[in-house]
Amino acid sequence: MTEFGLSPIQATARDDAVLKALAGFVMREALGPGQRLPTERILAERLKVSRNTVREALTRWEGLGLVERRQGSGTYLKGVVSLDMLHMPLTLAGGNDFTSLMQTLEIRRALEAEAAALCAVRAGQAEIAEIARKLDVMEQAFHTRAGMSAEEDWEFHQSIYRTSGNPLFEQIIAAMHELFHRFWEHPLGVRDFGHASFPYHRTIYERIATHDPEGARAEALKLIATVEDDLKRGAAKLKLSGQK
Amino acid sequence: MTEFGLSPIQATARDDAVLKALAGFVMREALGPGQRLPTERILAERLKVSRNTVREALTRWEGLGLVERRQGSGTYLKGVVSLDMLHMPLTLAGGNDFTSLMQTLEIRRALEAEAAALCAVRAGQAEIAEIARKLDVMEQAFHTRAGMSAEEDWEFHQSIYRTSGNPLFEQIIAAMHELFHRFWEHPLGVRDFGHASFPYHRTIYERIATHDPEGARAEALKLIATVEDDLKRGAAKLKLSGQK
DNA sequence: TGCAGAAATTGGTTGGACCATTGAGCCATT
DNA sequence: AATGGCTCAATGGTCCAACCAATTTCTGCA
Repeated sequence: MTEFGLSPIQATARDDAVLKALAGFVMREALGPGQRLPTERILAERLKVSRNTVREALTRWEGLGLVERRQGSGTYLKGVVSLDMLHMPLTLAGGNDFTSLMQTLEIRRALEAEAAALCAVRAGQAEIAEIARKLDVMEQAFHTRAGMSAEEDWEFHQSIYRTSGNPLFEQIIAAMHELFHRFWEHPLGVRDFGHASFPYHRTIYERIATHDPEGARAEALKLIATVEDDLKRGAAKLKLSGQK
Repeated sequence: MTEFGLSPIQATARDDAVLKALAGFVMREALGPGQRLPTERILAERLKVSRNTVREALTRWEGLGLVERRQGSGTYLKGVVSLDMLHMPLTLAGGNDFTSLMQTLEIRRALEAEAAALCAVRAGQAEIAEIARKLDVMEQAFHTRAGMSAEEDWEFHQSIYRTSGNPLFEQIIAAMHELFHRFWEHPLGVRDFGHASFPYHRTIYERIATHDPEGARAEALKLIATVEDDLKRGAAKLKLSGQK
C-alpha cells in the first residue's frame, strides 16, 4: 500500500473536515470516476479520526451520489469531486396518479425543449456524431424488438442533455424521468406507449445536426406532446374500464 | 416519553430500512417541519438496531436537508417527509464562476417561461388578484428602497409558480434560486443588479391577467434575458478590472 | 421570586469487536 | 494446462459501550 498524502485534522466539525480533506486528496491525486478511495480504516488512521466519523462523512458523499461503496471491495468514486462543488438536494413530492405524471411531463416539456435548442447551438462534430450513434442504436432496437426501446430511447435523450453544456438539464430531467417511471410498468395499460414519439427522435436529431435551435425546440415539443396524448388516452381508457 | 409506534426491523439493508421505518413513523404521527424526532438512542432501541446505524440513516436525511441535528437538543424535521418522495441531489461543478450562474439561469429561463404560460391559462380571479397584490408590494418596495426589492420580487414570482398548478415548478425553481444566490452577494460587483428586469414584472402580470399564455411566456423570457445581460456585463467588468 | 449552578438529556466521537461480501491466490481434479 | 472449488485476507456493514460537548431542565440558594 502506498503512502497517502493525508495528514491529521483538528477537533470539532470532524466529518465535514474529513470530507474537505478527502476532496483535497482526490484533487491532488487527480482521481476520477471509477477509481478506488483509500479504505475506511486507512482514512481513519491517516486523518487521526475514528472510523465511524469517516463512515459518516462517506455516507454523506454516498447520499450525494458522489461515491459508491461495495462491501468486501472498497469505496469507489462515481463522479467528479472537487472542493468548490455545490450540492443542492432537491426533494420532490411524487404522487402516482395521472395528475402527477402530467406534472412531470410539464417540466420535461419546458426543459427538453430548451435543452434541444441549446444542444443545436452548441453541438460540435463529435457530439453530433455521438447523438447520431445513440439514435441509430435506438432505431435498431425499436425495429428488432417491436417498440421496446425504452433504455436506448433514454440514452439518446441523455446524450442531448449532455451536449446542452449544462449538467443541470440532465440531473433535473433524470429526476422527472425517475418520478415518471416509478409508477410506470405498462403505464396505465397502454401497451404501445411511446410508439407515437418514435419519428420525432430523428427529426430532433436532424434539427440539431443542422444547428437549428428553434427547429429542435419545436420537434422536442412535438415529442412531448405525443407522450402527453398517450397518457391522456390511457387515463381515459382507465376511467372507462372503471378502475381507479 | 410517549410510546413510539415503531417495531423492530429485520436484517440486512439496515439503514435504508431505518429510513423507511422513520418515514412511516413521521407520516403516522403527522409530524411537520420544526417538530422533534425521537432521540437516536430511542430509535436504536425501538428499531432493534445499533445507534450507529440510526446515525448513518439520519446522516443521509441530514444531507438531503430533510432534518437538522442540534447537539444537546435533538433532531428536528426541516421539511415534509413522505415515503414516496424523490430525493435528488443536484451537483453543480466548477464553483463560483460565471458559468455556474448562467447555468442556473438557463434552467430558470426554461421553467419560468413555461410556468408563466401555464399560469396565464389556469389563473382564476382570486389567483390573479393575489399576483396583483404581490406585484404592488414589490413595486412599492422597489420605489421606496431604491431598487432593493429582492424579497418581494421573489414572492411575486413564487405566486406565479404556485398558480401554474404544478408544484414542481416552485420546487425546482426554488432550488435554482438557492443555487444562484449562494454565489451572490452583490453579484459580480454589479450594484444595480436586477434593475433592468423591473418593468417586465408588470408586463408579465398583464399577460397573465388577460389569459395570454404566449404573451406571458414572451415577457418572462425578456425578464430572464435582462438578468442574463446583467450577469454578462458584470463578468465583462470583472475581467477588465483584472480580478479573477 | 429570580437566577446561578448542578444534573440530566442529546447529538458527536472514539475504539474495539464481529459479521457478510468480495476477490485473489492456492490446490486438486480433470 | 485448464478448470473448478476452497481458503483466506481485505473491506464495508453493524454492533456495543463508553466518553465528550452542547443544550436543556431542574434545583436550591439568595
